[in-house]
Amino acid sequence: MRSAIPKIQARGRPCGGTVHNAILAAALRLTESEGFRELSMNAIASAANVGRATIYRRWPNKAALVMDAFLQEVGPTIAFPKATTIAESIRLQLHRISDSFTGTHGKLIKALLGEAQFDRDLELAFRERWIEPRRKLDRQIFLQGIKAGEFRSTIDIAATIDEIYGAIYYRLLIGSGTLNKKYMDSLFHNVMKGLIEQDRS
Amino acid sequence: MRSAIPKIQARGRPCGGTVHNAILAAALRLTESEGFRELSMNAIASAANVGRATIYRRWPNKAALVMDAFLQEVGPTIAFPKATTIAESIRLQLHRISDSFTGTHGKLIKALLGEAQFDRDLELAFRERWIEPRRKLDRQIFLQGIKAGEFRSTIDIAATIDEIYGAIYYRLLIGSGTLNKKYMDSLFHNVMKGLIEQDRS
Amino acid sequence: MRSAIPKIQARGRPCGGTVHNAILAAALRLTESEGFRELSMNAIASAANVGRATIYRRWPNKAALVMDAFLQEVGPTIAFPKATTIAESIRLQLHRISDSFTGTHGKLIKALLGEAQFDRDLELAFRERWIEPRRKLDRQIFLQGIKAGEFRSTIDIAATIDEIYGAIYYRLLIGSGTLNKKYMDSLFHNVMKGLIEQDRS
Amino acid sequence: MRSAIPKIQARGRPCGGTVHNAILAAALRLTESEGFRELSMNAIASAANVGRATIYRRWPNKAALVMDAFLQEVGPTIAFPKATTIAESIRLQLHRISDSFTGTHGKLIKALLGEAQFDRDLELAFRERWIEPRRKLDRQIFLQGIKAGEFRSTIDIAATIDEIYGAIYYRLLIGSGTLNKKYMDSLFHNVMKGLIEQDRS
DNA sequence: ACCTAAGCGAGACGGTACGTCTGGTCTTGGC
DNA sequence: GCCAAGACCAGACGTACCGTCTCGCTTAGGT
Repeated sequence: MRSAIPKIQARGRPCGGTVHNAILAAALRLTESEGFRELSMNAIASAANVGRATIYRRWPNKAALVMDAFLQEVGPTIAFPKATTIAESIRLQLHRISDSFTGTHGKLIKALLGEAQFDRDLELAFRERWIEPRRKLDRQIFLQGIKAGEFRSTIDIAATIDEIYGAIYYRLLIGSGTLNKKYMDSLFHNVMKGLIEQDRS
Repeated sequence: MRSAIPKIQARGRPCGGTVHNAILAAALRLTESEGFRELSMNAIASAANVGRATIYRRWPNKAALVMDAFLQEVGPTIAFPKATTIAESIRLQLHRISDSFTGTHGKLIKALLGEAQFDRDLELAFRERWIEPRRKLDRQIFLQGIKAGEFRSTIDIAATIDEIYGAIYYRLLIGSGTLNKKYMDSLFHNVMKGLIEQDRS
Repeated sequence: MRSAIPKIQARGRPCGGTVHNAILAAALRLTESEGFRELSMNAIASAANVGRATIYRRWPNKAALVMDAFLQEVGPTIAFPKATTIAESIRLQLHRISDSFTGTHGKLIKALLGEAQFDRDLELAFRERWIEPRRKLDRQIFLQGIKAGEFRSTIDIAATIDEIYGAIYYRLLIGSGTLNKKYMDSLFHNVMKGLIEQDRS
Repeated sequence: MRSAIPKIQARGRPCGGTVHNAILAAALRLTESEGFRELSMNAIASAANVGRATIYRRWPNKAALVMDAFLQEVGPTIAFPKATTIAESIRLQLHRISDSFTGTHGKLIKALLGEAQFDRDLELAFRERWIEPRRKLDRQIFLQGIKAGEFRSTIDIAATIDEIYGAIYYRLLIGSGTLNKKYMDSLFHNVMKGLIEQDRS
């Protein structure tokens, strides 16, 4: 029975209760303040004034819980900001990501994606509930860009999105540099320009 | 004294001993077969016919040990393959990476980079001992490409490398798709072409 | 709260549970068969089908556990056997002690009193929970003997009890001789007679 | 080879060397200051500026070493003090014991006799090298007392010595009271008088 | 207004890995 | 050639946390 329940998202009846939200809130707060690893289910239960079993009744483990808490925190996917051009809209969206990843969201993503390397269910949930919805919006905006004549119709959208997000997550996870707006701009321009010497004949 | 030793790499005298190698070999083998999380220091010690304290005398924790084992396994950084053009050399190198990341190396990198999200020392070690040496070679090859006139002299090398490796690690960590040669080729071509509509004058 | 609990005796609610008794029984059995020093908490836990933490939740260390096991084994203090005279009653009680100390009880006492030399809490527990209750009965029986006119009213009861028990524990601990009924009788008679040349008037 | 060496006393060639004495001195000092249990062979070796192996070459374990250190400290058995009567000589000897057992000697005896409960070899050594030599002197003094007409010729010397030493060790080990001269006197008098009402017909 | 059943907090439980410590043996390099 | 220094294997220690479980208590909702 336990195993019949999908692992990552609580689907039982009591989904919007105050207890549920108290747990999510405690998990979020403690993950941000203490860090994912340092956090124990006991601590979450105590902070939420809840028995440990109550948590396990709703989530299979800490990662699934924090995943839910994260998704509730970031809310539904937000549309790209309006701008004069599609490219500019993309650029502004990158600025938003910069803000988001620099703060506690970045910390949460690091923890979740790090943990996902050891947890198939979490990997799946992270991809399907966090990554894919955003990529879907990205695909749409690139298609709009093509339709608007801003981009060549032959561009490999998937590979392009991989490059952009890839570079961002790479920096986030490896800690090889900041994710400020300046970097986002250079990344943006680089993707837009391409590398190869253009034949001008 | 112990605390004065850098955390990640064993630097004490007994570095090339048979015991040292036995531990590294056991760690590598067990990580590949059992997985990083499932692996206990006890199991490594047993497999290496070694006391647990002997491991702790040389590495502060499991992650540092596996990091060393991984680096010994992959050996020194390998030069880019010879090819008629720099671009082709890069493309072939991406094929190598495809092979490497698809096998046990990919598994090890997932584990190490995942763990590094929770361990500052490991993050640093991973970046400085694995990521950076390869980026250094990459920078050289791109400079050669510029000198050879294959690439515009204005390209943002760092951002380009971020894009390429970013996309690869992104796929590896998120599990959003395979890392076969076909994908590497499409990634390669996309980076080479750029997105923007070229001036057709 | 844990720290407020006296060290040697578990006083928490769960004192008569089956788990509790299983642990005590395992501790007793293993101490008798393997010996106190050779015995590990792990072995007790395994034998009792119990987690190690469960033992540490109830007793601070092996000695405290075995102390409890011993006291449960020997049960409440037993009254002196009935006899025609008080002196005879004492003699018979010494025979009982002979039986007890010669068997596994003697082994347990050796271990506990030996360990108590290095453990203040255990020393206290041993004295207050094992030694003193017996001495109390002894004092009563000597007082009865005085009242009955069997003993001089000027005898130093405490010193006398010290001599008797002292001799017994001395032999037990030093291993200088057996504690059979014959020895008990000679000890008994010696104490009864005294040494000094009697006035022969 | 190791097992062929008598366990408790070092019999190898280097018995009076400065190294030997340095180890004994360190063992004694540290046992007195830190306590037997808290003391590790490592600490002794360090304090004596000696390798650990050097200690193990001479003594099989910590207990044997401390036993030797103790015996060297207390020196050869000392004759009973001169006095006008044998009984008085015995009484004065008890006062000496009081002084000795109250100080560090008492601490050492507690440790050694405690440890001996778990170590056959130590038990034997303690009995034969510490207990018996003293009992031998005691037997002689009691025989003198008999010869001098101070004691009845029918006294059970062994049982009497058991009572006296028993009572003393009992107090020492159980911690049930002080071992001051006052107690020694009361013990002395009690043994001398006997308990039973004397028939004066 | 009751009564019954579900959800709950509290926390004990078996289990397992951790990192530390010590014992006793073996090796090495310096004096 | 001996010895300090210390690495080595082995294994117990006590702690922490996991995920399960069992208790009573509360609190609805159905009667």
